[in-house]
Amino acid sequence: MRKRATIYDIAQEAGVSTATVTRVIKQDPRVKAATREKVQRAIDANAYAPSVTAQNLERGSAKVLAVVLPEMSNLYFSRIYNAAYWEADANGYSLRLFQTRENQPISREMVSELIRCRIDGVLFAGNIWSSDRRDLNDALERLKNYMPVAAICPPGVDLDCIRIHSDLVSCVRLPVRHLHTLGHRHIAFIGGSMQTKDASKRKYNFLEQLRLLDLPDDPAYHIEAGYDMEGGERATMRLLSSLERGRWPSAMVTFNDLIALGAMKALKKMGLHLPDDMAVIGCDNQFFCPYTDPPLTSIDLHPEEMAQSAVRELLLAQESSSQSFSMIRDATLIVRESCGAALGYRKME
Amino acid sequence: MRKRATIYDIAQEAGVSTATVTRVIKQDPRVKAATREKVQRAIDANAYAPSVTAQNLERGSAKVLAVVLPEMSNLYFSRIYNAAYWEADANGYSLRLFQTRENQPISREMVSELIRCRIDGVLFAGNIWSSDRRDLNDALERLKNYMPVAAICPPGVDLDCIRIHSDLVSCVRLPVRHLHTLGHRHIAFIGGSMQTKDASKRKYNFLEQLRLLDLPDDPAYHIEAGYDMEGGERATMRLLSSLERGRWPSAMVTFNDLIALGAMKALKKMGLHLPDDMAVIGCDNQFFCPYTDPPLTSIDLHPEEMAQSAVRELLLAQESSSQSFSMIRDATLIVRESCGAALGYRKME
DNA sequence: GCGATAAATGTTACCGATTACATACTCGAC
DNA sequence: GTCGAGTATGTAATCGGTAACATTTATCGC
Repeated sequence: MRKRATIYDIAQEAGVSTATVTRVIKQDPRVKAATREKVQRAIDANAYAPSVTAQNLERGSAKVLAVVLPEMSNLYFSRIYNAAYWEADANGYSLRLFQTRENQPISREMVSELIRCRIDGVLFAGNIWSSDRRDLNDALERLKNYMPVAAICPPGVDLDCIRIHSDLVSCVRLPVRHLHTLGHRHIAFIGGSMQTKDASKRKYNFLEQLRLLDLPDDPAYHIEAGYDMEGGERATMRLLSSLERGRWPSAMVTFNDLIALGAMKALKKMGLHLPDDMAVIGCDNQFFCPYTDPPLTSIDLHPEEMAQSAVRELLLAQESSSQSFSMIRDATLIVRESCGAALGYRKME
Repeated sequence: MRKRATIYDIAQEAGVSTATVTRVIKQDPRVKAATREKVQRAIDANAYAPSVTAQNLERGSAKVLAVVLPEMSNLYFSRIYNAAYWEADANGYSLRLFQTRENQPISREMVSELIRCRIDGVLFAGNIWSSDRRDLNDALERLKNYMPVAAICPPGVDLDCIRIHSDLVSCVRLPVRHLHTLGHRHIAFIGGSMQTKDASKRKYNFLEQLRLLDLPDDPAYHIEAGYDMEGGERATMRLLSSLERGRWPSAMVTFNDLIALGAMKALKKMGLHLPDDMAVIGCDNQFFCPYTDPPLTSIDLHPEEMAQSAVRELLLAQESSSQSFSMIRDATLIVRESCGAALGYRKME
């Protein structure tokens, strides 16, 4: 490895002081043209580039934001990461990704690490709201001493930080109303683990919607599921096998597209034809939705925009010191064919 | 924001020198128990944590590796990232992700950034081998002055750095032989852009396999495609519409699972039934493969293991200064139902 | 109780930049 | 020729740690 030239080397070679070298680099106008050239030559000759580390130390900040996410098996999180990355980039910040091991929420060590690294702001997303209330609050309070904290979280999570809420009302209301419009009356909800705030909120909203639309609510129709395809498959099998054929729902709202994918597989295995025998709606509008069979109607929560807002607010909070901000981004229904709507299909009972 | 305590504050509060504070933190055994306690109390009282930036400056390295990837729309890359992340983590390094904007290969600025940040090693993966030879080599040479460089790349890319090759022979040989065993004789290849090394290599290997197995080679059977589902869908439509029905192939090998997904959609749209009318094989063994309809037979290139090896070699190269290493990780065929094999199906012509 | 050795702690230069302040140089006016 | 204003450049403290070396204190043999 080549030894890196320091500012001292350059200063010496150009026969000036380090201050002058800095001035040349910073394009300070009050250096004589002749000097500037001398210095520039030395810089070029040695391919000199100032050490970011040293600059960071001097500046007292590394201009880094952090985002804490569960391992990115789910594309929903890469969308958040990507959006945050470019937004940070556009503001001269870099973004460090901290991953939590599966279902492990923020650990004590991670909090320490964030503080030790002089992170300038941190964004949390994903399944950390389920962790013990006290632990979470402690972690948050500790962090907030040193950096602005933002979270993409379900509404109602009353964390004392910048909060960007996904719209858990519309993300259930939209599919239910859509199905209702199509004539469905027996609608099931395949949710995540009711331990998590997100899932239990959605279930609550789901029941609310049924009531508002005067739809029957069969307790057998809401069922927990792991957050992936296998979870969806199992839950669906459980749902169908627990009921006699006549009492099966005619439509399913799922917690996310992965679960929907698993559900679709289970339904086909049971010999059902989609969307005629069963309508399915996913959530997250993942890239594969147009390519499932039939193409999956889904909900877009706009994770990119949420991440972008979060980063912007983090940067703003650096100066303003006000760390209370809360916004809610509404969801959008993306209609495809898994409910038959696009086919002009209408359920009759 | 709270003012952070420095080592001087702690030293003062505990009535010792900074050296002693460092010793306590580093668990140096030659501090008296009484002193240790005094210091520890001061540390705890101020929630003191040494500044990573200052440590980095002193150490002359930030213990960071970097991985340069195209934006992670493709799960293949998140798998590489994840594996690299944990491997780095296990060795006390952190991992910074640098993303290239779509199809833009490594830019001059990114190289500068990597150098300025005193990155301790960099791993490249993805579609950068297509970029101009000279530019790429220049970038590599520049980087190699300052850090070990590794690349996950197709075999035959004769970059002068640590090379982890995916097995582009088996990743075509396996599916072709599999299809051949099942009785297929008319096999098409839906590849990526022939501009890229990866895709052209595979096509070459594909033709080689046909020859070895004495299978007919119809030029209409190899066709370019964008790297995503839309690309696969379009390419498939093009393939089928360019031939009269009687000359259609009975099986398709695709560049990746996304393309396969698109192809499957196109095939269904044409009224073909899988796997009876057409067998399809993907590549990458992505998470959704078991959940396509029918479940997609695919090739696993083991990106995790490649990333792991790459990180290990990067860390090794730091001392040994030998930067020539090359290994090839073979591929594995994952048989599902999209070729009918699992159903005991056999093609007869 | 003294010197020799070991144990505990302190002093200070250094890592590589930035910047407030000090100094030197230039030029025109008188 | 000298003074002052402005311009160009240099000096040195600073950021927050680390560690080689120096110094002080404790321990032990005789």
